[in-house]
Amino acid sequence: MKRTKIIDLTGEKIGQEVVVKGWVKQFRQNRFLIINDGSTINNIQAVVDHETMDASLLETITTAAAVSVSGQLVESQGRGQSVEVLVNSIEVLGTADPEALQETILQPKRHTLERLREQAHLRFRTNTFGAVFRVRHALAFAVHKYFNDRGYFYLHTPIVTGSDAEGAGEMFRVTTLPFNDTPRDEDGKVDFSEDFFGKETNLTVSGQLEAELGAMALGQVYTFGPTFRAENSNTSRHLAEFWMIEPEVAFNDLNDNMDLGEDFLQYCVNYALEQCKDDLAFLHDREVQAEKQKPQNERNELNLMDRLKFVVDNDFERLTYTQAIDVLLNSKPHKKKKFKYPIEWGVDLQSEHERFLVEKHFKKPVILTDYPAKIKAFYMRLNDADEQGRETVAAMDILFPGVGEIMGGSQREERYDVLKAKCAEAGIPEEEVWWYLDTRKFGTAIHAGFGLGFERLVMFVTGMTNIRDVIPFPRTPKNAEF
RNA sequence: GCUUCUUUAGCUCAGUUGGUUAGAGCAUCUGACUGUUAAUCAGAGGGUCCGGGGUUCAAGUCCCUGAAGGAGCGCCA
Repeated sequence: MKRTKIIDLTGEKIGQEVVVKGWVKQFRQNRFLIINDGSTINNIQAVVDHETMDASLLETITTAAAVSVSGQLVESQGRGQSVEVLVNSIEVLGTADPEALQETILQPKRHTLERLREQAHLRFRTNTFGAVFRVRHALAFAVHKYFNDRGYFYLHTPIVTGSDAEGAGEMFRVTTLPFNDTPRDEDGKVDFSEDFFGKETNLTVSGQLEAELGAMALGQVYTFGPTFRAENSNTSRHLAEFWMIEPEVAFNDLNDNMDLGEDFLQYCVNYALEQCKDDLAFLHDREVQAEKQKPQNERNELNLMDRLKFVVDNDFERLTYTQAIDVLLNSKPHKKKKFKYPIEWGVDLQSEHERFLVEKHFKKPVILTDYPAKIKAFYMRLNDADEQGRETVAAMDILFPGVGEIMGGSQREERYDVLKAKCAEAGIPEEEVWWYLDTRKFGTAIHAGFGLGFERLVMFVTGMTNIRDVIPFPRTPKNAEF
């Protein structure tokens, strides 16, 4: 008989014989067998009549064992669940020695997230990580569905790149050269002509430049792939290997780009709200419980569901960087000297400033545009200087409650001469980016796009506060376990 | 990379001005109970106090040093 997934054991199936396979969460009183199969956060209770069951079989049913039970699905006599399985027969597919289990996070106890992280290979079995990774899947699917439904083409940009012009951070070198007796030229420098690709290569830090090439032919494209940064970043928001989403659209200006970013984020959050109700309810409760343990001043003002609705129900407030600086300069916390970092035109905003704008001042998600050219990347389109002669670029950052910046994008510099000059200014040799400059020579057109770290989105939607807990196997400085 | 905190039983932690045999809850095991759902009750086992060095009659406790982890900052997505 084919197994039925727990998610499909609904009231309509009452009276039917079913086979359920999964892992034992708990076995109480030799009678109540709680099973989860990963299809949902919800468990099924299988009721065993221990008087008619083989006692030696029952002894092998321990926490974390894999079992197959068959029996009739009935309305539950107890209160905690609507249906349960009256067991006819049980097969233990894989045992789990309780003494050995003590060494693992599968022992039926609360564990800290740090402990769970050390056993990332087993943490999928926990309620929290089951929920997180089901939500992660739903969001990944929503990304593809959103773009596909709107006629975007999924472009696979290279993972090994021969260009180090993205300037987005330190890169991981890809090489087959030996560590000893590395071939060197007359000046003693490594001779990469002997390397596998015949040149210096690295893991990609961004697919954006390549995505622009695609957009300048296919019209609208997006990338969604792994990205690597060799930065020694020790924070709860950075990974050495993460997944990035980068749409790029020909003929879009900054306003179109903002429309796209806002619509996309609302779509993804909505999709999770609709598709992951049980998981999000669990994560919500989990966060509420955790918040209770914190002192008042460290608590989140908005709980998880509030924050998700905050994004879905509000139009995003749009203003320029210059306007934002004015708002901040006139704000109460600034006048009362509550901000830790100074506010001044030309410096990047700190997360305390971003959070003030979103959570206190506008009380809605915020899109900041037109940042000072000096603090943004070379490929962003240069605006006309303002009356004070200050140079800005057509950039946009979307700010969310709790997390601050969730997305960054811009209209790209489409003018060949301006782009060439900005490359020179940024110290990028022309021979490195000749292919990128070519699109500005042959039928250039305005275009725009953005980038968003997928894990940041998963963090926002699940409420997890450490990025290592929203990717199955995190890669961080000094850690590549599993 | 910087600042700061943490490291004691399988897990989460307590451990007083340095002083006899290092404790609790949960988990595990044994038994009782058997419509429970954080089950309950009784009992048992379980320790290289993160590693190294030092001070002292005496160190889980004080000092130095190393490692791992957390939080914050920088960099950024």
